[in-house]
Amino acid sequence: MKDLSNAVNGKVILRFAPNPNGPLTLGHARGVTINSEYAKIYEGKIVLRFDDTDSKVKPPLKEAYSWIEEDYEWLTGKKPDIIVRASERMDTYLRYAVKMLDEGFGYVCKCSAEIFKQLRDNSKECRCRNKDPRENLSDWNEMIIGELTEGMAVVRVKTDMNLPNPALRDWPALRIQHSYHPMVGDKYKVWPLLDFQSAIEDHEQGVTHIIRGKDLMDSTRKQTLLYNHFGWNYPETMYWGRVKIHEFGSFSTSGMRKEIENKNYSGWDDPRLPTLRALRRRGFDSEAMRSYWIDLGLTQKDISVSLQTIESFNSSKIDSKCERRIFVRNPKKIKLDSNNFEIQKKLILNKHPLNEIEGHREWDLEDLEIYVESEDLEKTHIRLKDFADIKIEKSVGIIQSIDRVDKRPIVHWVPKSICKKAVLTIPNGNELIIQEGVIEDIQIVKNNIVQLERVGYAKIESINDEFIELLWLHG
RNA sequence: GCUCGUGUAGUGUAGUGGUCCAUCAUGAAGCCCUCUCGAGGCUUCGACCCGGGUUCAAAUCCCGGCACGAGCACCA
Repeated sequence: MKDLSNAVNGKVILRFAPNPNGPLTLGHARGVTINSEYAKIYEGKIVLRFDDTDSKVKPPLKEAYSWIEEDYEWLTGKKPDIIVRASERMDTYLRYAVKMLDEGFGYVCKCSAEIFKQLRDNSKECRCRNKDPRENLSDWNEMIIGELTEGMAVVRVKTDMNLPNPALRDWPALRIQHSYHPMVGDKYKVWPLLDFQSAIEDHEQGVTHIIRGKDLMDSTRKQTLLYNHFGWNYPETMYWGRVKIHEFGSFSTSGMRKEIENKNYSGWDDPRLPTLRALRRRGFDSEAMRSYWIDLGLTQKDISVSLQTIESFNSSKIDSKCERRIFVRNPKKIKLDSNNFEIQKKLILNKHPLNEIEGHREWDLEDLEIYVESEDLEKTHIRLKDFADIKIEKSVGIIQSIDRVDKRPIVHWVPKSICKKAVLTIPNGNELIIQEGVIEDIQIVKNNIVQLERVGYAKIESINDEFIELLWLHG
């Protein structure tokens, strides 16, 4: 990773500021990873800040606060140094708003949004701009006590109506919002907008470096203008570009929330969703995920990435910890004919091919009935992995050799006596593919991730008397 | 329309004037090994957006195009 500019070891303070309207997604993971890595490198601190100042367009979800803390901790392996909820810091924001009005670099604007936009686009000042502080404070008071209702007034930061970038001209800092807030109810009638709240809080927390999406570049510029008014120095700022993930297309937390409410998904951890809880449930390793985002780096380029890369990181991370098991899809029963070869009664197999995990699996071969994938039976001469070469004749496998003597394909198989029904669920875009089969029922432990030989990695989701449920991780 | 940003192999990324016939990862193809279509090893494929300029020398600096993206919300 690049160096942070003007960073002093031990003095760096970073922040990650999500809206608690749902749990963290794969996109958020970039912010968490990059910020926490820098905190680690510079022995600095990181603030987890909940930007929950809007209760109308993207209303906070009460449960999301703790979900996000969990997700954060899972991904970084530790708790944030400081946790701040904007809704609990309202008094501070309102105090600064008063200061701004009092010192004359802010004003209460009663123009409608449409009118103001017109004025702004033509570099014209609105009539509210030149009120004296006393009048502004009196208007402010009407906002605060709820006399003015939503849409009737807004507090603006005075910048310059001739700035080339129209977005920066007298931008709105606080607005009236009478809707119910899940954390503080209807205690406040006036709420700060992101640019104001975030600017004030960064200053209050002593944030030294801000790393955020480049869609927030104008925020930096707006906030710098505000900092100038207050006589503060703006933190060093870095940006990343927009990220698209092939497999998930474009998604939004609010969109997912709706789909979940409509029962189109089973919950925030539905395996089809790009939430961290869904990926965690499937068995993604947090370190692999971090390496992935670090590997992508911090550039302002808009990128379009594939989950394949993260899967590759994940495979190399988990492979040595995953025991092997056999899962036979679309199983077809085969009766073995020993053909006068001497067959061992038990087959001893490694839990891991390189013995990275100690221990064995014992297969009982007593009754000579086995399952093979029907697709593998398209060939008549196959080798049962770790066992014998056979020739298929009408559902009978005639053993031709115990040792491997030719290049016939090696297939996986399982004795009927040790297997159990299993169902593998594979998330595929918006669908769930269900594959039925039989699994080698030896030391199957709930929540373990196993490599199903010749199939891929899967998580043991549940075990009952009838069958075992498997959740697909990746190939 | 105004403002801002970005353009290096399929996908990411390194590279800030010569050490770059451009790094690494991922991917694809092939080979070796292996009793997994896994792991490992090897080989190959594949890129500096375009056009000018500065310079002995440009992926790197300058100008002009073009393309893509973002902001211009009383959302975050």
